[in-house]
Amino acid sequence: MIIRMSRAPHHPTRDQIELPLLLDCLSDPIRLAIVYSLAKQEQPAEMRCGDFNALSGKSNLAYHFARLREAGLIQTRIAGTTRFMRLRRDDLELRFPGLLDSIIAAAARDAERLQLPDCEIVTEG
Amino acid sequence: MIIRMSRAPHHPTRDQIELPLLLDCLSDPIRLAIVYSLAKQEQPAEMRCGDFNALSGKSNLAYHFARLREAGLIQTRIAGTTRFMRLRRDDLELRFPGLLDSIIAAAARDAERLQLPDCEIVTEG
DNA sequence: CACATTGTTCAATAGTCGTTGAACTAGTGA
DNA sequence: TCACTAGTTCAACGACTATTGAACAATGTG
Repeated sequence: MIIRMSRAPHHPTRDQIELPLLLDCLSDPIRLAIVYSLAKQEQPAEMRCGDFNALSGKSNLAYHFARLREAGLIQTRIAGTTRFMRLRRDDLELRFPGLLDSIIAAAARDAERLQLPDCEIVTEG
Repeated sequence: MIIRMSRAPHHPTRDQIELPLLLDCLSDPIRLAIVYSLAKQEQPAEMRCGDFNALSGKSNLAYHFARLREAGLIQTRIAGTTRFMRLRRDDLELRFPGLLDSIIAAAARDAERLQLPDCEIVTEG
């Protein structure tokens, strides 16, 4: 599980998404919470990094975002000084049909136990 | 993620099965291969530890079996000098409906890439 | 009994993970 | 220009992981 964090977001192509890496990514409570929040989001289903500040410190979140990107779970779009992330739903569904949905459903069942955010995230405005 | 390996198999009850622990367990290629093999097995779907000797050394397998047990994925039955393990399908299905199946399906898609055993395991007879 | 088989437990190892804080880059706006 | 904001990168740390081999227990067989 080599992680290359430096230089360029390096999103893997759909075919490069690896099952063990994906599962490992979602086995971390913070990353699961991030993915869960993105999954519950309405269209266009984009969120900023700052929306997750309640979960951990900024530098720690940057680490988790990088892992989620490397695993192919999220994609990052840079707009000015903020980055917008969205779940790669279509790619994941094509690569492993039904997998993401069943994991999200499992997480939803344990929302309290996993202390998942209620997803009514205030966009401070 | 504290692991307590010593003394007694310590299978968690169905409700004690934790999603992050389960995903972490299946994110390891060896453990995924073990679970995959058990899932593909016909009734009564039991296999011996020795059936997995091709995957790694015995002591390393014992370590992985312990993790699978602690996560609630498998159950061990001792008969004489051999141990029979089976997937806790029913418990897992009740706890997280559809989850195990979709992970197995995803693994099956990548069977070659993951170098999963062909599951026609010779029981040496 | 001696001896092989099955699998676990223990100790030690190198490598990786998640977390922290400080330093840094890059837009935004006064 | 100076300051503020958003987020990344870096270095360091303690904790955990997977792996190995040797020692151990327990069962079965001659």
